[in-house]
Amino acid sequence: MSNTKALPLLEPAADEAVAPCCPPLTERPFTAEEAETAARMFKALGDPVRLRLFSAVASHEGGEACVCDISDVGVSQPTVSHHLKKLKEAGLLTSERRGTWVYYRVEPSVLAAMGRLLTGVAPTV
Amino acid sequence: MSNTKALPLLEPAADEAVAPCCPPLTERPFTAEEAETAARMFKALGDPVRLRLFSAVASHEGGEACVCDISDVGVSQPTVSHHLKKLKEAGLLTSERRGTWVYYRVEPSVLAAMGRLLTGVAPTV
DNA sequence: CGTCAACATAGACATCCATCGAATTAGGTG
DNA sequence: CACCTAATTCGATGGATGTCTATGTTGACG
Repeated sequence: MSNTKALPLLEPAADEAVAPCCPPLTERPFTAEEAETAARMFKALGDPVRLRLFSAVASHEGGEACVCDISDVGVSQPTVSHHLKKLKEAGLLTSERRGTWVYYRVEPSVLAAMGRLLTGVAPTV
Repeated sequence: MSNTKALPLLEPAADEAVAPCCPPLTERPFTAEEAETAARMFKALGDPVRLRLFSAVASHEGGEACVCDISDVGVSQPTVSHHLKKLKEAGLLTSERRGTWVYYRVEPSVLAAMGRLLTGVAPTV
């Protein structure tokens, strides 16, 4: 049972594998607070470069990738670093330094939580 | 005027209920074009006010709501109109005028497509 | 026709943000 | 220590964006 350690977007719930910040979009109108929280995640994925970086990490062998593995997205290297930071701040990625390289990894519960928020259905992972 | 101006983010596929723009995020790194398309949708949901409006429409009785039903989100009426236009341009909402009122409705396949993009699983609606 | 209500558009403005080059930190190696 | 590579941080900048007020449009009604 891996758990979050970045932003408290997801509260640790013992009885549920997916503990989203918010109810499904279709259940009831979001409150201002819920919208603020969820919009932060959507916003993080709302940039093409960030989406490519996120997809590159998510699809990389072993579930993680160092920056050098995914830097080929057509922008300068500082810009890549900037976007990875944003994704991390949004709680979508975690990072860990191992020697020379920094490895990024997808925060596992987030994808399921966002999926449930959109569809109202908990995906069978 | 610009009534039927929905973006062709989703191509009509006869044999599948869900016709996403892109493969699941975890399948392989997104191409620049895929990222551009998908990011447009995430970006539309990346604003708190838009997310509240979208949730209000999605959760409203009958699956649709007129602007007057959902305008209580703390911003001026023109701003609400502006955000609804953005959501429409992103292909997330459709609108129809009936008499005095304009009704907005969630484009049904979009939620499932985005959910599948995130989780890699087609939700059982 | 005149008026009101619902909604959209136009223009202005302040803030945010993606991007870059330059400088900086950190780790490895000779 | 000197040097190289990986990655982050800094400072600047041009463009995008959210918000407002004012105005326009559209339909209903007397």
